[in-house]
Amino acid sequence: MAGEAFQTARGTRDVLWPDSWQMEQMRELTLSWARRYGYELIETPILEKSGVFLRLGEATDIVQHERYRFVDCSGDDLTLRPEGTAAVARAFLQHGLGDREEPVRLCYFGPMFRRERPEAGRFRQHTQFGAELYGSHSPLADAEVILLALSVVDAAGLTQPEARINSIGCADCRPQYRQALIEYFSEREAQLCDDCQARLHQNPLRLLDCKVDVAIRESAPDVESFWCNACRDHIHAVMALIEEAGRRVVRDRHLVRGLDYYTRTVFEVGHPRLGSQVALFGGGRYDGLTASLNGPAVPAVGFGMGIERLLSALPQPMTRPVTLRIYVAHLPGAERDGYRLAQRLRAEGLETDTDLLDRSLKAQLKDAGRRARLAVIVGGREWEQGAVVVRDLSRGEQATVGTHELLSYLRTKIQEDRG
RNA sequence: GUGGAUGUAGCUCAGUUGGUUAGAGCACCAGGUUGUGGCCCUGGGGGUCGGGGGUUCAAGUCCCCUCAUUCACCCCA
Repeated sequence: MAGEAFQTARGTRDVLWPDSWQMEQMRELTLSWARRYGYELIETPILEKSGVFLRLGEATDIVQHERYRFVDCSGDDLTLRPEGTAAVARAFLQHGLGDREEPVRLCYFGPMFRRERPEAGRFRQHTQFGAELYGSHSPLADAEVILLALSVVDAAGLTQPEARINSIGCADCRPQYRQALIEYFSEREAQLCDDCQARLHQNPLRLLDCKVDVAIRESAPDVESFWCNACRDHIHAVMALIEEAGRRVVRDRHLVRGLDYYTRTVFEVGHPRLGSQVALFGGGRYDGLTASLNGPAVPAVGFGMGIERLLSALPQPMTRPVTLRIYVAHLPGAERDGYRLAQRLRAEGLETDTDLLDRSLKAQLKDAGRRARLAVIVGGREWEQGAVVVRDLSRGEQATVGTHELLSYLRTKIQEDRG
């Protein structure tokens, strides 16, 4: 009875070496850039009470049918986080982080869960890096988070991202625009696709990014002509700041984004190599989110970035720099001596492998040739005289070195290797 | 969620109109070298042909279901 051969659940994956190394690098890269901008790392639970995410949007797939929501054995209604912003907002309120006067900058890096149909670059569990900036109404804040995200993309080695931006207005001007859209689309309701008909009164802005009714949306009213003066100044200032920083961004009047909490600025950045996975990162301003989580209204902007997508968009995979590894090989009878020596080298901070199978010297060196740059051979005549053989595997040269000077010899070799 | 494609060894793939014990390259292991890797030679291990059911004397090959991956939608990171 063999039984079921278990596999990872659909849309999830094991991250094996060296992919795991790449993830590690991306975590370091993204968080170190966030630190440069003054963002503090926050880690929130993967599980939240479902209410945290329920206000994200009545008409969004992420909330409607892509969530992993369940009731646990004690009756708690829980959800695996589908995105970071709402969870960070909850933490912001819970810990009274807004009690300070100055802006609060927070960043995160971790797994998100959405029950989508998997594809290349779309997973049910994926990793997001994100940053959230609380406490500033200024366009300087919007530009800062976008510039941070673009810096990260740049630092990862991805050139020419395609950045699109829009403003969907504020509480003063959005209602009029919304009304105008409802009127416009209602007149053409019969021609709309099923999804759009359903969304027409719930969230008419979403009809703008429908790809089915392209002709209809093209002549739909542009939000630009409804912006109040403050909104107009805001988006212009944000775009100017980004361009002054030497980054390219274009306004896309159809960009609205799925989550309902956005106000004014929304942005999305893609890359041609991503194909149908539109977004590398996306975000916007969400001045109303804290209030919808029953807290005080605090202005905020932020973004989420898909790490797997960023990695897949890179022109070449990141390669691990070769470090000088040492392989301790042993001659017959010196197995324990080699084992002890390896321990000592590790304690001195050297990356060291050694044989665990009591193999022939030939087999050990073959293994060493694959994984290490230097082989230290323990045993035999030299060992009896208090010395070992150090073989440089890339050059094919070797020397006999006394055990008491082995460490300094190896360190010298490492220096040469770096120079 | 909708429609299409694919699924043979660790990896990349062959496998002819259904027909004996399912192959190659790379990788892995051993020997050729009593204490020395990378090249070469010889040999070796490894596959329920994604899984289940059906048609047939006979199925990797045909049919159905299922799982997984993937492409286009949908949507997003």
